[in-house]
Amino acid sequence: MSKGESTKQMIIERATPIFNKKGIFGTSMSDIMEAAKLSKGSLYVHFEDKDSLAFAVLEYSLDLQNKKLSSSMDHINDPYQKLLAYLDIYRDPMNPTVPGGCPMMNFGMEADDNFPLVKERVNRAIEMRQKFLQEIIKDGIYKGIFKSDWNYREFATVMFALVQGGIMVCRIAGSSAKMAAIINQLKSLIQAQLIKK
Amino acid sequence: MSKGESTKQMIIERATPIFNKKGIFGTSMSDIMEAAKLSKGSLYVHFEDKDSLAFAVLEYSLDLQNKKLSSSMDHINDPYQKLLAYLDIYRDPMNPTVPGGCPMMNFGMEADDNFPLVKERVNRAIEMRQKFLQEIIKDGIYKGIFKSDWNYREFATVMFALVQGGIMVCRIAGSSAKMAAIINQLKSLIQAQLIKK
DNA sequence: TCAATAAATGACCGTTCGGTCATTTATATT
DNA sequence: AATATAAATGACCGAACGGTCATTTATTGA
Repeated sequence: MSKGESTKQMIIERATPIFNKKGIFGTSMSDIMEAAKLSKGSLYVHFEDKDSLAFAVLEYSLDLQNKKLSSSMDHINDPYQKLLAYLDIYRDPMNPTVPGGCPMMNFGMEADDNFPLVKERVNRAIEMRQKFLQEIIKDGIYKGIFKSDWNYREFATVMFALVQGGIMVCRIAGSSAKMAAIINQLKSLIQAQLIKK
Repeated sequence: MSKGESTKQMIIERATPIFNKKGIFGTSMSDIMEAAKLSKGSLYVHFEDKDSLAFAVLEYSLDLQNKKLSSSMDHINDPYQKLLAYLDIYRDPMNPTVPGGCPMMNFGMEADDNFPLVKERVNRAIEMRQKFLQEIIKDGIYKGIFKSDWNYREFATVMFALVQGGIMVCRIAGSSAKMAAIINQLKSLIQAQLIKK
């Protein structure tokens, strides 16, 4: 990795918690200068403008989440255990994988009416996440673990949305307490689709 | 209502869609000047600063939602029907009660790390909403409509969070389609607690 | 009706914003 | 080691920001 590439990466890493906490509007290039200990001109060597830096931060944040998912789930074969592992990742929204909270939530809500490209990227990530859950369930049905009439498409949407809603409630409450209720509920919904042996 | 009071109210009403769409950081006083057709000095006759205008908009937005809930639900006595009426309100997140989307979501996520007073206000609103749902279910249990062992506290949290998550997914997708799956799921969870006659 | 009060104005303030660029410094290639 | 290229600097730009205030205009209650 050349000097330029590693500097660019460093900027993205230092900028990530700032953009996730303060949002795109709320983050200034001066904030990034300070965090990266770099002059303003230097930032513009690596990024065309603030928006493209924000977009790079979004990509990096989504990547962080995906890597976390991989490292927690890839080694699990059983689809049921895999779903439980997914839930476990979201047990404590006050200590999120990406500093500042869930990037889909943070970027998504601000982008909604303001940054169409960011919105589209977040939408793609959300769709992929639901597909990811669907595939796990489909595999479980194929393996005879889950009931074959499970509406897994609907459930994947519900599972994703409920976790996101839980993150919101917890972050605003300043406590992860209520996530337990949400995970409990999802667990029993999943268990209800298990084929008893 | 005096001239001053009605002007203040007018400013709040015109500012509401702007703040809900662009956020607090993203909204400028010039945006409000334009929308309210008022000079900058005039805005500061009615509001100390931008933050207090934002807070007034938040209060007004929450009020709009509560009035919508009242008008849709107050006339219903049956707790089961009442819960269904609640869900019905959120059927179409692309056409929300408050222009720009759900204020709890919009203000809450931005306020999270930036505006502690706003965050606290949103948190209070969220708690109240969950209490509101709890009371309906408690009433249903008392009336012998719902099973007495229903963990209604947990369910109120789940119901609220799932609706919010659904709003997020739909808004970012630019379509209300997926809300149907979420409402379906919630409906069947509620129905599962009905005492058969 | 008229005086006291409140509301509205718009020019103005200092600051910060995103962004540029000529110049200097460091890195990479031969 | 010399040179070409890339990275880093910081002063600088115009614009927009939130906010102020002396002055003018409109409202209100006696």
